[in-house]
Amino acid sequence: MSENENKSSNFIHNIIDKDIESGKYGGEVYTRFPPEPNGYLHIGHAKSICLNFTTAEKYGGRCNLRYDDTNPVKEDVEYVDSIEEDIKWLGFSWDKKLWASDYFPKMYEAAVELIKKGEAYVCDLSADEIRETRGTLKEPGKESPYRNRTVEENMQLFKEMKAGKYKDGEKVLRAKIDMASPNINMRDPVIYRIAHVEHHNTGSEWCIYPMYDFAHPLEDAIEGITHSICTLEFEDHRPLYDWSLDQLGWWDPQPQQIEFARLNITNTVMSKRLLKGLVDDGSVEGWDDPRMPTIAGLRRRGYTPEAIRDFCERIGVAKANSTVEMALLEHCVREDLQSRVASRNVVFDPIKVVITNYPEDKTEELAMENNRNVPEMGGRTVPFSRELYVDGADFMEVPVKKYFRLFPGNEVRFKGAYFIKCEEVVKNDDGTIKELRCTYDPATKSGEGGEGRKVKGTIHWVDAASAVAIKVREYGYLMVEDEQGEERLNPDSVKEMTCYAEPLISEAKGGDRFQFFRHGYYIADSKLSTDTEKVFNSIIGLKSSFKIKK
RNA sequence: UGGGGUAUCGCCAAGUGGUAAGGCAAUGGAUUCUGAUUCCAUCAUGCGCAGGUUCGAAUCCUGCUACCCUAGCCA
Repeated sequence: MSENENKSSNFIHNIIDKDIESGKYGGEVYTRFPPEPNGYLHIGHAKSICLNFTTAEKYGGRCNLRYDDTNPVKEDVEYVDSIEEDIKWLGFSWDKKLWASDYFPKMYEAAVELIKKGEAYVCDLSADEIRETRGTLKEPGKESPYRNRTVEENMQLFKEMKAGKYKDGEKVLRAKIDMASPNINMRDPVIYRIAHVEHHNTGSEWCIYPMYDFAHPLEDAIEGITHSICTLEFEDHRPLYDWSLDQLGWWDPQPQQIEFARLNITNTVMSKRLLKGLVDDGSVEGWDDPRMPTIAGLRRRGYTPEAIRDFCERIGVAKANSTVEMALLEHCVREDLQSRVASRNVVFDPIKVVITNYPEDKTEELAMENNRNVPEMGGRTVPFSRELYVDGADFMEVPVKKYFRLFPGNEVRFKGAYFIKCEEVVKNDDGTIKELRCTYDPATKSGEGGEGRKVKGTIHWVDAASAVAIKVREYGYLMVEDEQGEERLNPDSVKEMTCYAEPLISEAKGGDRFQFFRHGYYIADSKLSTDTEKVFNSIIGLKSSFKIKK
C-alpha cells in the first residue's frame, strides 16, 4: 500500500494545520477512538477509526483506544474483545488502551471542584420534573427550587450521594449554567446520576456515575487529547464540553471537539438498535452474519481490511450529511481482490453437456492460469472429459440479440479447452433441459495454435465426473422499507444454492477468497463449511455482465 | 432559526476573491481464451435561490429557501 503521499486532506486537517502553525498544542496531535462497549463495531465506526488513527499517523501523533464506559446499565464487557479484534484487523494500533471508568476518582474531584465554585448543585427533582422544567425548544426553562443550595449543603448531599444514601433517581448533580439558554444542553444539565449497579471495572465502588457531557471532556483532557473528533449530533454539546473544562481551568491547552458527518451507505442499516434487534430475535446468525454491516460481518463476508480502509479514504470527511453509494464500497473490494485472488471454475444452475465426438474413457488435465492479470500466481490443471457441466446463464435455447455464448448451432470456446458447438438440445419429459449434445474441434485445443477460426464467446465449465458440489450463498439487502416506511428484514436477503465446482475447490480453507468465473468474488466460510460441504459467501459480483435488453 | 449545522455533476468531495481537482456511477471506443481487468475519450459557461460589492465571486455582503441535529438521570 502506498502510504501517506497522496492522502487527501480534509477540513480537520486544515484545523490541525492551523493549530500546528499557531503552536496551540506545541505541534502535538493526539486523538482517540472512544467506543461505548454496547455492541459490535460497524462500517460507520470504521470511518471514525480510520479518521482518528490516520489523522494521528499523518502528523506523527498518537491515538488511544478508550472505552467510554460511564453508564454501567448499558454496557457489557462481552463486546470489548470484538472491538479490539476489529480495530487490529483493520490494521491500526492504539497508543494506549484505556477505560473512562479509571478516571472516576478524578471526575468526582472535578465535580467537587464545581460545587465548591458554586457552579454545580444537587437537585432533588425527579427525572419527570426536570424534563417539565427544562422548557421547550422555543421557551426557556424554570430554575430548580434546589438551585440555590449552599456550597456546604451541596457538598454534604453530593458526598451522601456517593456514599449510597439515596436511591436511583432520587437526586442528581447539575451544572448551574442558565435555564434560559437557547441551547437546551446548557439549561443546568445533569452531570452525575445515581445508579446502584455493578460496574464491570469498578465493581460496586461507585453508585454515582458521570454523564457523557461532563465525563468526555475530562477523559480527553486527562489523556492530553488535542483533537476530540466526534459526530455531528454532538455539535450542540460542544459549549458544555468547553464549559466544563473552562470552569475547572485545570488544563492548558484544552482539547477541542471537532464534529464530522457520520457515514450512511445506501440500502444499509447503520442503527445499532436495529442491528442488535436482528441479532437478539435471531433474524441473523449473529453480529458476524455476513449480511451485517458490522466489521465482523464484512470480514466473514470476505471484505478485506485494505478495501475498507481504501473506502474510508475515498469517502472523505466533511460536515454535510451524505449517503455514500454501496457501489463505491463494492468498487474498493473489487479493486483490492482482483489482483490477489485466484479464479476457480464454478457453474451455477448447471446444464449437462455431452461431447459426442470425445472418447468415452478419456480424461485430459488442462492447464489453466490462476489469475490472468497476475502471472506470479501460477496455474493449475483441471480435468476435462466427455461429460461436463456449463453454467445455466451460459446457454439460451432461443438466444436474444447480441448473445454470444452457447445456443443451438453456435460454437464457443470452452475456457482453457476447445471450441465446442451445440448440436442438439435433449429434453426431459417435463420439457426441462436434460443435456446438450455437442461436438468439439480437436484442432482448437487451448494454447496449441489453431488460430484460424474465431469464436465470439468463451464460457467456463466443470468436468462432470470429478465435479464437487458446494453451497453458495448470495446476499441482497438486509432491510427493506415497507409502505409505512418501517424498516424490516428482507426475506430475500440471502439465497443459498448448490453449485458444481472444479475438484481443486475442495482444498479451499476457511477465509480463502476466489473469483468464481463470471460470477464474482466469493469467500470460503469457515464458520459454515464442513469437510463434506463447503459454503461460499458472495462478496461482490463482477462489475457488469451481459444484460438482456427488452 | 429557540438554538446549532449543512447546501459544489446521479453519489461522495476538493476549492478559503483570480476565472470549477479527483473518485464512484454512467456513456462511447480499443484490446481481451473472464461481456472481468486494462486502456483511451465524454461527463458542472456551472457551485440551493435572488440581489449586491468587485476589474474579477463557489469563495465577501444582504435577503430568502430546503434539509439535518437538539427538549435522556443514553452515548
